[in-house]
Amino acid sequence: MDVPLPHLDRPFDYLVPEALDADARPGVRVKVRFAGQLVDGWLLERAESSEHPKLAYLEKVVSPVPVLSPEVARLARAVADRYAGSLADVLRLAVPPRHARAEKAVTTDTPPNDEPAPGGTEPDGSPADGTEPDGSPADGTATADGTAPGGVPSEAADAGARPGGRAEVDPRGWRDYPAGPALLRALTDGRPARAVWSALPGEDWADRYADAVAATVAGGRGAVVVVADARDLDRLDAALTAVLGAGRHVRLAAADGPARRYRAFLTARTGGVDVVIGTRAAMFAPVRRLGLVAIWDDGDDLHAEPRAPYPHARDVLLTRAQLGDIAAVVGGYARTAEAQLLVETCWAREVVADRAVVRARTPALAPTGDDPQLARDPGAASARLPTLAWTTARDALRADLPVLVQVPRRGYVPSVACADCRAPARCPHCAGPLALPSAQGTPACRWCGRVAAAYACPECGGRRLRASVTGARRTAEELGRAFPGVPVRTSGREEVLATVPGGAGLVIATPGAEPVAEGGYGAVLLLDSWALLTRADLRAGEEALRRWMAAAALARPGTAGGRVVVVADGALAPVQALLRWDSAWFAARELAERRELGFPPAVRMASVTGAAEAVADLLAGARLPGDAEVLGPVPADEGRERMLVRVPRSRAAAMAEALHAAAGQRSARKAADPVRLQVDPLTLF
DNA sequence: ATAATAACGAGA
DNA sequence: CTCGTTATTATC
Repeated sequence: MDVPLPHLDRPFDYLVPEALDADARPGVRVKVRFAGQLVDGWLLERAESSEHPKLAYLEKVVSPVPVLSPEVARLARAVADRYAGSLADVLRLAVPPRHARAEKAVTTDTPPNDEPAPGGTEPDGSPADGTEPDGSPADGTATADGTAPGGVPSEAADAGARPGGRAEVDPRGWRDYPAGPALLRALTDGRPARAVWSALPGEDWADRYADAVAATVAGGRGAVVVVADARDLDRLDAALTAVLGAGRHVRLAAADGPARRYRAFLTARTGGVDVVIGTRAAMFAPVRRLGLVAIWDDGDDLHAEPRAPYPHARDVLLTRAQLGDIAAVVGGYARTAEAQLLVETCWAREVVADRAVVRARTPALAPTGDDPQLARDPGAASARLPTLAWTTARDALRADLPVLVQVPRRGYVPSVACADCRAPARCPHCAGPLALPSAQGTPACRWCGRVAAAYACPECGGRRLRASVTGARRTAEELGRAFPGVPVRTSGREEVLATVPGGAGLVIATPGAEPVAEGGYGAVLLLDSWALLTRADLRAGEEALRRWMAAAALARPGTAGGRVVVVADGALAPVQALLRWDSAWFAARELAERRELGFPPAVRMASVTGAAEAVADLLAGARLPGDAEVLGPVPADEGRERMLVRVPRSRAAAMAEALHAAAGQRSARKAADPVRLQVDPLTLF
């Protein structure tokens, strides 16, 4: 039933009139009379009989196309359960709005194929093994042996065990990773390998994903690959076309418009293609004989769906892999704490290059203090660049190589300057940049956190401060002056460049908008890093590292003259991780810290947001597991407040069920003020 | 939303 | 004890 009320989150039985018998197949959209009015609904299954005494008739079959595949229906239910949400909410995300003209164009021949993926679930619908996709044992039962359930098989175990007759796919670039070729063989053989992939700097990730998809297709299975934004999608699209040829895949993205989106959806649903790539809208894409789900850059917050029940693409795909014995690849230059958990629980096997290969591919990385005043060179001083950053850029330009400068997004975080002489306000203790927590607040250091209550400008003695933001445009102008005659391009929010040519040139980009340079950048400068590092956010360090690595990965290897300068304290852990190109180390450290502090993904959390009474009411009615902790309240925006519920991972399902049931009780008695339930919210504070 | 149903209370 | 009214709850 397409009603969002949590207490109606269950199937209802209807009689099928003779006239609709042929069209009324599982998966079609229907209209039924419910509580007096016509509502939309989904036909989930046909049955001979019903427990219910008096049934109404199905009013109408909206379209005979069974857009909801059995696999996606089961997935949607699992996702709703995981996120304490309703099936109807998830189905709204999973099946795009119907577009009649697109439907007419696509549904000429091929009937949908409901053949389940080989080796699917047990008859009772429970996963074949007892673990959650994120690696925690389901409700306390531990997996006894130490072998990875479905992890990438080792070379030795794999040799000779392959069924004959299958096309062998050239592992190409995957040979750089010891477990890579075995991963591709597993995909071709249809085994549910699960991999956490740390891409080498300079890696063409889109080509590697195209290889993985090709290997899956060679084995007769389909694939779903999710990326964060349109630019990544274009890149993957091109790589897949090159490897598979045109017409073997479709792209599914909300940004492509309703008609194209629905058309792509139907093409996949009717078996016209076996490969779907897209942004997070594609995570529920129906694919025949699905054999591989993959996500690139799972740390990007665009992967978190902003509509209820707020599922994350990584978790949806992993749930999907879990339910259907489907292979999964979680890849990125940087590793998230969530991916690290998959590795540590042996749910997935890591696919990483040997240190020697990493060293050979990594650009020369160096930190530098934020020391514009110390720059002797007049060019450096005018660009407000630390000396090392300036000389590095200059050398690359002299060698006729492009230079990438990563700056924080405009207005991302305001720094503070002296209101009289405009000198940047710096911490008297560590020389870190000061920031104002609010308009009237006391300035505090973004590096060491010390409060600078009695700040006086060392230049002019002024005591007043003003916020100052250096955006990409201003930085571009200043750098242009510092390097006269060099072409300057900007790539940011308004205009995102996909690629830039290989010759000398400056590219100023905000995080996530860095163009790929032909042949790689000669130098990459990571400026204003404190803005990334000092966000009051659990993931600040992880996010900074992710963004730095994404930019640094575009540099040439050190052996080919590629250099990266990060303007940050080299002792900080994320900076260390960048310098050593070791995000696995950082992710392990991060996960250990979150275990210590009791933060996700080491535990499962849910946030309950709404008017104070409503939140209290919901929690009072929730039969939470005994070991649940309730934290808060903390004030949220618009006078509402927020409470957090924390449980061990083994109690995650129980917590979600309790919260969903409590929300059901409230909606049943028509409690007016809404409460927002969010499991694993992206931000905690 | 709306209809069925349980709960309640006043008057016979 | 019954009728009429009002809260409650289920909605095929």
